[in-house]
Amino acid sequence: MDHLPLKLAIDDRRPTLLIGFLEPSLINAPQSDERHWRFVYESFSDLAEQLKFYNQQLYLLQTEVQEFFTRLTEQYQIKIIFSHEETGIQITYDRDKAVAEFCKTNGINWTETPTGGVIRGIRKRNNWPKHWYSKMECLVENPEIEQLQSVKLKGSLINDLQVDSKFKTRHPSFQEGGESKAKLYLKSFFEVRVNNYNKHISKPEYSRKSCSRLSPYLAWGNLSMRQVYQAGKEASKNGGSKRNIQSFLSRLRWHCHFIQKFEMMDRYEYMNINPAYNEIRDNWSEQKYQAWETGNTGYPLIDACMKCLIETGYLNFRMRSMLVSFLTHHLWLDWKRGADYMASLFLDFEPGIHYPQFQMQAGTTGYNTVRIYNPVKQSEDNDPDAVFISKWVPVLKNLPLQFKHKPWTMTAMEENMYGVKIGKDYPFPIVDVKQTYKEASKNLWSIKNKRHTREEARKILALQNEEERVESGGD
DNA sequence: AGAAGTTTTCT
DNA sequence: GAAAACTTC
Repeated sequence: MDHLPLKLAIDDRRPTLLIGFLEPSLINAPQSDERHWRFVYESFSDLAEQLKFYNQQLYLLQTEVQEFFTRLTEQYQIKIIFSHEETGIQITYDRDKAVAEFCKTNGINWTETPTGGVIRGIRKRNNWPKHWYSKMECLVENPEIEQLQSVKLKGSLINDLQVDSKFKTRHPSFQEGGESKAKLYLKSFFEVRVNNYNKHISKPEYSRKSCSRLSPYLAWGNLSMRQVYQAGKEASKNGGSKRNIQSFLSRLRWHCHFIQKFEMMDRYEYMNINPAYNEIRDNWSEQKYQAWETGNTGYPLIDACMKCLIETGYLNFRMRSMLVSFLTHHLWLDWKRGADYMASLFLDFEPGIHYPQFQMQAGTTGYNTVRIYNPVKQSEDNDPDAVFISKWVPVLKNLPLQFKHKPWTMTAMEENMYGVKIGKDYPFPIVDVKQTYKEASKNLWSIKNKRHTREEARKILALQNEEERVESGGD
């Protein structure tokens, strides 16, 4: 039996799953840091390549994990497994229960470490921000991972496990994964890009440079929240733009806040958080849904956002919200299918942020204010020169500016003149947002004002702390 | 971190 | 008459 320590590495050196073979001096260090690692899945020689980002999150599920560990135990005697605590979705929770069972059966000590200041198993979030700050201020450990001696497994686990082939091809337009790339993004953000952070945060095109773009690295565990937080503090001290950095750092806290919230209330994933909204959107239209899903709604900014998301796996926060708003308010479709679909598109899918945000935007919490985005107003406000629209809906790129925002307002003569016929080259608007705005607004406000809805909202809020009330606008 | 409608303030 | 402030859904 081999007793060497075993490592699985992400990109250069990042452990994704550490499986220890009783070599305490070597395996203590990663335990004390909070950078996290997802379960991995491949014969080690292929890992550096495999763990670039894929076009979907790579989750090994229950049966695959069981087989993975069974395979490992055929070659090595496992004494201890380190992993991060993951605030995941139902299928990953089921997987973890299976892993725990496996460990118990085989006498393996599974040690999980907290992630991003999120606390497992609490009922109330009082003083949570203070806890978060103290976690972020802790020393960042730099374990000498390279000292760990790695060993190779025979064969290729991904191939053997028949993981869906879509996981195996990295989309060429995606950000590159790995810790070394993560550090380049971190550096360029705080040195240069952060200077336009507040100014560009809602702009679909310019946010792609001026936002950090660190979210995939955080989601995949190439960087820890603590590393990012401390890099921001350092940059601020060294003459960086204080206001911009401050805004960014406070969003890091909200990032973790929502994960904490989801950790404590996982039903955000699969049911309306407020049951008062259970029957409101019960007319499904596959045709409307497909138009949204493929970016063929006839509203240029909506379509541009969806096509961009499909192609690059990234959109800024506001444009994500707008897509949700269009689906749930203007098309008046239930959120669940769209939520799972968008989750599958995000390179930076983070369950704890995604599902609570989706429901908040869909208006199914009862305690957030109703927000119905007007896609034309958003387009004129946030993509005033239509650079983003022109890029992602190229059929519109030669139209005069006003028609890029509202192509359906062209006359037949103008359609001829510019060679774009609405209904043929680009769709008619699938709904009239002026009309759907009124209907959605009327429906949502009437439900929100019902006694029953308020009571349910109060019950949900009772489980939440003071900070939450600020967030929800004192509703 | 919404949008539309209405009232008040500023030029 | 436009911009800002405030209200309401």
